[in-house]
Amino acid sequence: MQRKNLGDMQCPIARSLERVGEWWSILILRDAFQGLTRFDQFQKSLEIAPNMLTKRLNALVESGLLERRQYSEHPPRDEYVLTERGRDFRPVLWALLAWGNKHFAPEGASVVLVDSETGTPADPIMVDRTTGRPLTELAFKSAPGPAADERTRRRHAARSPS
Amino acid sequence: MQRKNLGDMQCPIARSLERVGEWWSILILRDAFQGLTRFDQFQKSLEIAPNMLTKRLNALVESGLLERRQYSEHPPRDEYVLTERGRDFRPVLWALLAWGNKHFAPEGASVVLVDSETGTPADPIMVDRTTGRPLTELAFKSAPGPAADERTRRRHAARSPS
DNA sequence: CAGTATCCTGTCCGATACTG
DNA sequence: CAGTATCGGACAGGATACTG
Repeated sequence: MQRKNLGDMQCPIARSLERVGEWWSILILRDAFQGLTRFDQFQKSLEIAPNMLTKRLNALVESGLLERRQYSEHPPRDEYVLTERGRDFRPVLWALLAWGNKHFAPEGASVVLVDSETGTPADPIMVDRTTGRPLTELAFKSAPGPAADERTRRRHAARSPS
Repeated sequence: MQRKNLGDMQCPIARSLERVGEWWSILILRDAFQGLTRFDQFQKSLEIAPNMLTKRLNALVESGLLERRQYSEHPPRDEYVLTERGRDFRPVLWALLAWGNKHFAPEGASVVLVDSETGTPADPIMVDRTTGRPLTELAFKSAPGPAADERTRRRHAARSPS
């Protein structure tokens, strides 16, 4: 994610990608949601080179998605736990999961989402929180928000497909 | 996304990342949903180097997210339109948008989701399609699906935080 | 206008070796 | 066990020049 002009990235999607743009980061978060917390757990699960894991973990900590928690003093040992910001990332993973299952699992789903108590499979879709109306391509679009600058505003004005 | 063992990636999230793991890809899709279709529209909007744009567009076409559509014969000119697979990616963008707005927009949201007819802002959340129940961290977890192999099964068995 | 062709730099990433 | 240090390769990504 080496970009020249991070400053002008008003778009929230671009800003999100600044934090999780590298795909290792997302896989680490996925595993963190599975309950993994320790360095070697991640390493074994991901088969990632240790130096890369260090780098990605540090980046996630700096971005505030993971929190280092010392569980041993001598020697000093840390584990990595999700912060609130990290936990809020889960819908993105759910969306990726659903999309992957639909389009890239010809042999059937290998991982599904289930109700943790009943075990019933769930089928995640996005709705508007207040109305409960499903978000569909046609019914909803993105638009400049209250804090949009002139550039962002123009972007949207130029070509909104209705 | 140069990985040694793509073959053993049963995880649907990892498979998704194979297609959209590079952050330019996601930004291109974002713009495609804004209605952009042509090379120079993307280039101006993203300020991306033309060779990179070519590469990413080709990758998205190969992955079946975009479709090349010739709109001129002499000279041959293509535009890039979303396929169904590409359009199905939208929930991921919505999730990223919501997450970015919540966590990385101290000055307020610059881009929001609105009802395309009324203009009312929407607040996207994920629910189970059949029950309508909101997906929360505690109520739902991922689990091996019908097509899970032994490895995937063990992964989940090892440590499900209930 | 819609790209292709080169060249270059940074860094992502893997492999390996080492340390308390 | 939980990392750090170092090396090297591949490629993402940028800049620029060129073409029908």
